[in-house]
Amino acid sequence: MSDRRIRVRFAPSPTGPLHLGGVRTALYNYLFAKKMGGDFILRIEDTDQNRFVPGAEGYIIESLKWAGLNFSEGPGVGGKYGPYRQSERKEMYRQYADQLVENGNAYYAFDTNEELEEMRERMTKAGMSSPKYDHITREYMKNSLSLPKDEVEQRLKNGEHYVIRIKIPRNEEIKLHDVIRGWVTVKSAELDDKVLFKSDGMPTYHLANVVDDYLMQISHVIRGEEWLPSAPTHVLLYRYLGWEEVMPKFAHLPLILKPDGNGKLSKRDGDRLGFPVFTLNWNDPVSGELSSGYREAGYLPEAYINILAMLGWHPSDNKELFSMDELVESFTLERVSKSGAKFDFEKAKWYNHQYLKTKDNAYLANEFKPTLANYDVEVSDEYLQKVCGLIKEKATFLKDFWSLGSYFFLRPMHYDESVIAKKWDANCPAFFTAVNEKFKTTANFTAAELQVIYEQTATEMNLKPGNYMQLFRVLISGQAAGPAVWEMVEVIGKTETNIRIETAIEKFGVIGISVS
RNA sequence: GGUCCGUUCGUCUAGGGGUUAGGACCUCAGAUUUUCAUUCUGGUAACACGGGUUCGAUUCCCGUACGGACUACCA
Repeated sequence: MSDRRIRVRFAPSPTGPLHLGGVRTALYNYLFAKKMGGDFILRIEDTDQNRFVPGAEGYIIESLKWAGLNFSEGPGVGGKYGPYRQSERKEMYRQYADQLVENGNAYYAFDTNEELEEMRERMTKAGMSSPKYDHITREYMKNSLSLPKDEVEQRLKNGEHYVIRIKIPRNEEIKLHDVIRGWVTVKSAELDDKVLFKSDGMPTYHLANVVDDYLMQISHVIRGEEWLPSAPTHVLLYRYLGWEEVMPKFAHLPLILKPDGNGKLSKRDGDRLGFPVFTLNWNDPVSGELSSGYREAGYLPEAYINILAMLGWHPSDNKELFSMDELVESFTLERVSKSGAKFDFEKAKWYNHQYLKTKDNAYLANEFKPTLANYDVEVSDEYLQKVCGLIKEKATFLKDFWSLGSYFFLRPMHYDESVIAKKWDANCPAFFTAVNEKFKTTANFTAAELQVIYEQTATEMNLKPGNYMQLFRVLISGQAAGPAVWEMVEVIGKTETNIRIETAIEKFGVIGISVS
């Protein structure tokens, strides 16, 4: 069994957009598969026809694709264990449910919702803390264990609605090994007789999951912690179906929690705190509500992956920046943490910045172009690339490029008032004019040369260069902050710089009117 | 309520019976004889609590507290 091929699956249900946590689960599955030279499979768990949301499956696939989590088997790509939608596997499950009934490990139950509700109420009133359909209560319910055989047959013959429930043993210890958490032991008396097969002819998660994992030869089940409580039931299912030998290994991942306060991260938190919780924008077909996604918010897929990877997993050293290949290289399930992680949006932004500034200028220029077109700006590729090279150092997102660097394309409309008010003095017109004249005549319009000219001029006029630096920046760009001044001026170019200096001197005049 | 899982700086975490408990984000201070959202340097800041075990526990064990998940003919 140790030489078994590693096969893992990401198995979302198509009930809505993919949450951060979902992508992280997919990522860990992917990393583990790649690391082990195995297969990463996508399986759509759409056994609940009532919760089906149109577009959700396509959304999930597009999300995975964007994030670079390519699956080798699944809807759309096929594979020899297909189909990969549970709704298309419907006929496969019944026989296993029947087998369980035949072997006495499951039974028919005819109870209506009202009857189940009644039972729970009754038990609650009787002081039972957690009413459940179990080895005690099933005695009083309508099922093939409590009813006479001929009545059961009659009911089946009449086509009465029924479900098939697992028969949990009365008093057993169920042990399961979790790769992340170690041994977990549960007493069977705490479990309930879960429905395996619904009256609509579909299996529930529990049956479908076990059957499909077996049929698809899944070696490791890597899923969210919310499944841990039902894992013992799954173990029993493998046993009763005779598949214990090839039962997958389990790894239950910790949850991603709200940044503030307590609890699981939800879409509401994102709305409240101003960050996306989904991968892509999602337009809910039912409510019409639009939710923002990381892709549209300006995140680079590499950054998104890196953020998610570090949320619940950590290498033994202090390395924080990982490419997908590096993650594959160092990932192990053993190093996944046990406790939930609060999502930190500030750190997420930091990650994006880290990746953004390593992007080459040609790529950024290309991505930035459409924005420029919106403003009717036309510049050469060469110029645009230089600009990108300067502003990427300051930017968190590509979409910030315009607000950060519009002055590279348009003359300033406004000047930072506080800087003008604070720094402009009677020496300014003469000083800036002198600097400008020298700029006009220099044959070498480079950052280094410009700085020399500027400083010499100041010294000659008995002025402190530092006093007018920020002011100079504002004259050129209108903004108080930005890239290194001289590099900025070099890129903007001689002619344009001359014009901007002259315009500003004219505007602020001899005395340095306080603006406005 | 019950069952299960968890608990190291504000946050993500490394570490592990004897450490100045390390890194990153955030924050603060200095630097880049100019700004800054970049970069650099430095600082503040943590082993939930109580019992054991031990020469010694943050590390192992047990309790308590707190947090989370689950408790559907949903996944």
